[in-house]
Amino acid sequence: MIDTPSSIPRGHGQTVPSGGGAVSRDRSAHGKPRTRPVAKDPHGAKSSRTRERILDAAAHVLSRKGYAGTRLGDIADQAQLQAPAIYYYFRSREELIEEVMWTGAQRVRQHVGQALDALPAETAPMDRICAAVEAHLRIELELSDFATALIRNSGQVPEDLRTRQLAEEAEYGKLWRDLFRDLDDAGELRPELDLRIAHMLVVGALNWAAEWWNPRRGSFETVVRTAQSLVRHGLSGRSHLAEPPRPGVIHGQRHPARRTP
Amino acid sequence: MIDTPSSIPRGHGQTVPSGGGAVSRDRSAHGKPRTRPVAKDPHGAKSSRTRERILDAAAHVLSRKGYAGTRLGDIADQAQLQAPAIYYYFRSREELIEEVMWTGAQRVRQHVGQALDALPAETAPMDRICAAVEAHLRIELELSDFATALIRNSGQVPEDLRTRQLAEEAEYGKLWRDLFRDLDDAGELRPELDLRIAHMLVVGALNWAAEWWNPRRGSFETVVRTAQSLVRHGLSGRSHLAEPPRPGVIHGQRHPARRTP
DNA sequence: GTCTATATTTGGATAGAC
DNA sequence: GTCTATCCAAATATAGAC
Repeated sequence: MIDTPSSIPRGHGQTVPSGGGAVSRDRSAHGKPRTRPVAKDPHGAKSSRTRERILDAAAHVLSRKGYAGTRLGDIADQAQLQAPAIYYYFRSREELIEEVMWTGAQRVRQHVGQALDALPAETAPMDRICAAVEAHLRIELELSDFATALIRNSGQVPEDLRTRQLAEEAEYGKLWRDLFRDLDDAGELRPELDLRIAHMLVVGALNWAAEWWNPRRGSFETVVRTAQSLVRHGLSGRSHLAEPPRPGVIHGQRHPARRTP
Repeated sequence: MIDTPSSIPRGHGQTVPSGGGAVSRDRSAHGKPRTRPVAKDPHGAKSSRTRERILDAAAHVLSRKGYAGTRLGDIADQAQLQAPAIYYYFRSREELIEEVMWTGAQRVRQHVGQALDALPAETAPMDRICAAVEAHLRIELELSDFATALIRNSGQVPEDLRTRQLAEEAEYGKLWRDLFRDLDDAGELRPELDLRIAHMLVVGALNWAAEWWNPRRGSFETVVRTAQSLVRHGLSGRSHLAEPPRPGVIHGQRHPARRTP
């Protein structure tokens, strides 16, 4: 995992759009007004890599111990400092964890989004889905503790944090929803499948991989290949032989095909 | 969920093989020798439904809050008693939680196992898999908080509890492994699929359903139908048209077909 | 059997030295 | 910026009354 700390902070690959590293999106309602600076990378750029170290450490612990099991002490150990130092950068445990989750959501969405944008415009809907499958697996299994922290904890986080998180995750949900809709619009989705449920089952299979996969279970490439094949043949109404488009759909196009908006 | 307490304890349907209700399998190494009786249903049969209430409550809380987030106070609330009363039936929080997880593993395995045993002996491998898909989804989504408690927490439980759990879960893994092997032996698994990875992806899609499904997402029957279709077409090398068995396999049978052992 | 104290431990958070 | 010392609020677990 490139963003796994293990002592060497390496100015992690995919950065959050909001730039810098001191994210702390100014959400209006967030407890009391901040009394302390919450050091947003005080001296322009390089100064405090510590904040990143703490975030990396928190992602690491969170993805393994779960929300309630994540202790500031464990994070501090992992980041090689004492627990109170965390409070120089974050106002509370909640705020730190929330930023980890938010970063996870950003990275997943950005990684998969970029993979899709890199495809030629004429790429078939099913091929786009396969590209998304690979990108999702890669950010989840190879690249980011933030991604696994998000995936494994979005169901266990307390109510308020959860609702704030929903907007961000909805964006990613929409990305997949569009992929599935395009497939359906092209008449390539087997008719007995429920669009939204198939969507959730597919993404679920990918998400669950975080629970079991490690390199000893088979190479990452094998996982990708198997997942793609499973999804492709599982969804396709064409049964990967030339079959006539399914009846009732005129030329497989119910809405105008919408590429990247 | 039939075993969801919600005040009315109703002598839940699927009971654990070990019978009774006071399970407490006498594992040799389990901390100190018990100093207190740990009331194994003191008066033969009916006496203490309380123990069941506590277990149901614990399953409920555990499946929602996660291992570290499960408080004895919450369990007590749910079971309609005070927290210290729990210690009359269980020696510690950890022992209670472990019994919940163990019960979950038992019920899932038993439920799916029985569904398979009920099939005619000549049932095709793919049809057996589809039956297992339905049974797994049903115990997970409709029947048991114990099942979801197990599914959502087996990755977050502390080391020692986890290792003790593994034996039980391995049994269930074997059940699925056999299903997939039979399919492969019959030459019906598409050759580009990795057997074990496909297995994990399929079960993962089902497990993850606990994270998102509720009746508003579509009827349970729709979930089952979609999952079965996805799995059937995702795995099948026959592409659900009559296709010759894949090359290199003599009549689709590498090992003797083994039904229920 | 179940309750009301209460002892004990843990972990989040603050104060203030350096 | 980061530490040590400390406060405080839970939460597990026990004692002992009823």
